[in-house]
Amino acid sequence: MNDILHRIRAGSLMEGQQLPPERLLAAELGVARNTLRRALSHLEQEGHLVRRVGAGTFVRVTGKHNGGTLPSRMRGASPAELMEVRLIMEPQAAAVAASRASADDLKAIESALTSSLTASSLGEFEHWDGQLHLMVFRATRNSLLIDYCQAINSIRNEPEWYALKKRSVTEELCRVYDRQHSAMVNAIRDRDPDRARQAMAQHLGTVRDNLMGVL
Amino acid sequence: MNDILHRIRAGSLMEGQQLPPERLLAAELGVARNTLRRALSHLEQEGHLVRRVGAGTFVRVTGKHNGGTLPSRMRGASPAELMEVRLIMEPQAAAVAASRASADDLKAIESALTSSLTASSLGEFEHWDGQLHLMVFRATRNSLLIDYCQAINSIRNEPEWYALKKRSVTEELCRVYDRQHSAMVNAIRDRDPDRARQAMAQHLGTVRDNLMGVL
DNA sequence: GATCAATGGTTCAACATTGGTTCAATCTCA
DNA sequence: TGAGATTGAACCAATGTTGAACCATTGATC
Repeated sequence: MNDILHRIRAGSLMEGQQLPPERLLAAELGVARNTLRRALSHLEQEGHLVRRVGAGTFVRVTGKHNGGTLPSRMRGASPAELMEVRLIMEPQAAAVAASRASADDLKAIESALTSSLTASSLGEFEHWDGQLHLMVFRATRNSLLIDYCQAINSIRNEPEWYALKKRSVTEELCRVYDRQHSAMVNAIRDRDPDRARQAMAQHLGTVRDNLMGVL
Repeated sequence: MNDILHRIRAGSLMEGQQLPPERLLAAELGVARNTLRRALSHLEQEGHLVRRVGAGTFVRVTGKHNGGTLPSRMRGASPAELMEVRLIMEPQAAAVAASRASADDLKAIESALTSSLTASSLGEFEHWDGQLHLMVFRATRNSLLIDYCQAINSIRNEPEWYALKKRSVTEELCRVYDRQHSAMVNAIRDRDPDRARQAMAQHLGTVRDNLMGVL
């Protein structure tokens, strides 16, 4: 019984979604329908499920994790979680961009880099930093990756993230970021995915270390 | 019902554009007009559609592209885009899981593997395949990564992805996946992030190659 | 403005699918 | 061996889907 409960929970879908029909789910789990029903009954009593005769069995909508937008999800995550995801995604995106960017993409990337190199305030630097990352993601031509980057950029402009950045950034650090950005852009221009990946990983590693240093 | 909603959304036009007449759209979707109307009514209530008697049904003009949920974003992406993102995220998640999984996490992973190894139907295999991936992501303890995997799992249960999978999968291929899964789980159990990353990358490479082979 | 075709809106009855209940047989384990 | 758990099957109640007919409104044409 505990085994069945565990396996049903493990198969939990997102809120509001429908479980397979009992007869089908029982077959999938390799148990009798009565046995499954007993376990479902427990889950219903615990409040995880809603069961409607003639309609089906659904994961209860609590409104807590209601499948919000990507930015809202990011807001609910910790800085460490977000940086971890960035470190997973952004080096790979840079590598993809190195092999996939068009001439126009390269122009957009170089233009954003130039603007960030000449930025005269943190706000301006932040803006072009964000644009540079977005242009790299645009060059991947993968809509999901672009969505991700846009979500990051929308978060970074919010007061609490901006304040966090402000506390961790120095003039010298911007110069470090500039050099890291340049290395990454050079690698993309040279169509070298490995170098692009490494350069972006190094850059984000530095960003993370500095952010974590002020938390 | 969810299936119909999904298929209507998949055929979604640009803002302001008109959907086909109900009688035609119902025939295209292979459902009764009443059933279609019920789904359209939901979409109207959600504010996505505007319906005018004698004129037709239109996509609402919102003037803004607000961010959708992660699953809805994934639905709008191509299989190639989604597989590319999976290939970026899942090997890294396996590596993180290798160093971060608790004893209970390992049990859950092993349990899902065992169930997938003994699965006697594609449906059962698919179910446990999804669970295995989710347990690995749960072991990362990163809420954004877990969100991502849940979104993938909710998409994979949808009819068109299921149909795509069904066309690409063979008994022999399930055996290949079993071996790849086992290698990945062994690496996680051995706390070897590099091996875990490689094993998951290999697995997903095989998945992608087979999916792309039927498109 | 009148007419007609096309569109969404409503209602009805029949059938299909879903969860709910009950019963008897079989299995498991102390 | 006996108690409890699990199983398979049959039947019931509730909901969803279907096909068809009819109604009200809109848009195009003359």
